[in-house]
Amino acid sequence: MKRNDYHLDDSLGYKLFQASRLMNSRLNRNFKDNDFNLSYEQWQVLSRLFDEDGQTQNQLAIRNERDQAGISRLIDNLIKRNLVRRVPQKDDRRVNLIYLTEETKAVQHELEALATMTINQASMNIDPKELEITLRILDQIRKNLE
Amino acid sequence: MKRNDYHLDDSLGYKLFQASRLMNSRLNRNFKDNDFNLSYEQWQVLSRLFDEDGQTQNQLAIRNERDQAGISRLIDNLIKRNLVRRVPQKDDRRVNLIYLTEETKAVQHELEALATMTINQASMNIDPKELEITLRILDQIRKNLE
DNA sequence: GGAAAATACTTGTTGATACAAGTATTTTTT
DNA sequence: AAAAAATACTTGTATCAACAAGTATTTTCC
Repeated sequence: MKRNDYHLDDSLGYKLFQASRLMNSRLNRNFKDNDFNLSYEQWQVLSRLFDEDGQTQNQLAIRNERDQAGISRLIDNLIKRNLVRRVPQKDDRRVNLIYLTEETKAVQHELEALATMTINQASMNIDPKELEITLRILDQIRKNLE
Repeated sequence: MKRNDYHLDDSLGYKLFQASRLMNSRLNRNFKDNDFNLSYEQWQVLSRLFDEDGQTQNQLAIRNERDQAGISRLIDNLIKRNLVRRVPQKDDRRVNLIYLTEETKAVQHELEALATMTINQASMNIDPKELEITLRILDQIRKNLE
């Protein structure tokens, strides 16, 4: 009589899934409470552009580890909200360059502060050394699965 | 001249997001390679039913920390694939009880083995003590954000 | 120079999430 | 017993994900 030894609640996958989902929804809530209605995915794209404005969709896809189709539609939505512009490249008309709007540049620091705040909220009551270990292990998990 | 000190790649949220996404897609691939085409979310539901067959949709929603609308549609999809049955409760006609089909019961151990394998793949080259710490920190993050 | 391959992006489909609103049924209240 | 509240579930809408297929443009190769 062998007992089933798999328990969803105790599994690495489930814990990662829930922690990730909660972080995203908390970030979204923090944005919303400050009148920025931004999804986590949109934030990822903006954040890349804060690092370097005027990237191609392909670069954004690679850096955010997503497929181009997803980026394409994410950018459609960011454009609808006037958060970025899509500018065809002169010398290679296959390529679009994505630029932040002035409106978005103006709120960069506010958005980053909200992202940092979210991480602080998630990290409460956690020993900094153990948090360090966790970040390292998350990197290793990523390496293992890539 | 204060430099921007937020970096997406180094953030807890991003690392959690990527690790979680990779685990889910690896699980999905492992299922697919063995001719089970199951999403992670569907697996979550089945896994709850393996623990206890015949739960209400509400119970499944609470246990998987999802809203009822999501569970409702997940179950629609599981029914399409003949993986579960939806049975209205006699004495309270608001309630549906969800049961595994025989087909699904027959593959429980195989599915659980694939889930365990996925976790093992993700945990390669990780010190068990550090993995323990990570699991505990993930729980704490969840507590912090709930 | 022209065919073939590669590159960048878009569109379609299916499944999932979050939120809001709706229906049906049961329980509580008066 | 009827009205109001609560409960369980479904449906609608918008956004995102993963995969496949399609279009346009540029590069490579003969």
